[in-house]
Amino acid sequence: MTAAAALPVVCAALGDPTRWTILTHLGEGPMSASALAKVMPVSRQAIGKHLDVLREVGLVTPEQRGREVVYVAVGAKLGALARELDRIGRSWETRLLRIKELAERPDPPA
Amino acid sequence: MTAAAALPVVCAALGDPTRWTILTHLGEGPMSASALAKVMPVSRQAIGKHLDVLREVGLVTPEQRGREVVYVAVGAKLGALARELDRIGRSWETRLLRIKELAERPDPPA
DNA sequence: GCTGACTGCAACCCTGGAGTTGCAGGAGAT
DNA sequence: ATCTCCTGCAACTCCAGGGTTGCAGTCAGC
Repeated sequence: MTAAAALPVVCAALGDPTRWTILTHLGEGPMSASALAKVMPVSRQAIGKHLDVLREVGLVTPEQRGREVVYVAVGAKLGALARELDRIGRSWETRLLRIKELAERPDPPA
Repeated sequence: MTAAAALPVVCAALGDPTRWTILTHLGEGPMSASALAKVMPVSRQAIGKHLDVLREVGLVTPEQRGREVVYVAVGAKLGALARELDRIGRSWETRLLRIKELAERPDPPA
């Protein structure tokens, strides 16, 4: 799929407060699903589902560590999303400027 | 509320594909809810609700124009979000680097 | 004055997904 | 060898929210 079509999906993944809590914890360092469940008020299974979502959009990467699986937050993915959003925001602004320019020009050189 | 607490809310607003379609249209220029309903396969009321959500997080601004209300896409808001996300992504990366550094140091100077 | 079009509000359905519990399998530690 | 703990899968509940229809108000144009 195109990068544009992925935008709403990644944003949706970031839209859940529980997932943000997970990401915040992972930002401090890699953790397993069980470890996250111990410091959060939700079950391990619920956290597992959230990690699946985050993994599918590339915000998190699983890493086998002995018998447990730790998850690592992928900062690069967040950076890529940020660049995309910034690009779009700028395009809106320039488009708006052009429109206002046209509206205020009293005598178009047609 | 703090800027950090607003992040998941704004992302959730961006998480719906219908809202992205709306924003894409508004990116081309201001439009009213009715006008949007004419070029999209959903009812005006549904679009109105989405516009409410987008307005609440500041991604869109209503503007009275005669008897109708046109909505303008706010690029600055998207830019602000992008900067926030980029900042967080970078912090994850540096944190990870420090952790790996410590893990690979065979003899910590303790 | 009438008509047409746009807005705002309210009630209603229905699906998705966030969360739970329960259980079975498998790798590490003792 | 056993025990423990972490993982994966499945079924189930429950509610938020995305979408719809219907109606009432109101302002512009004829």
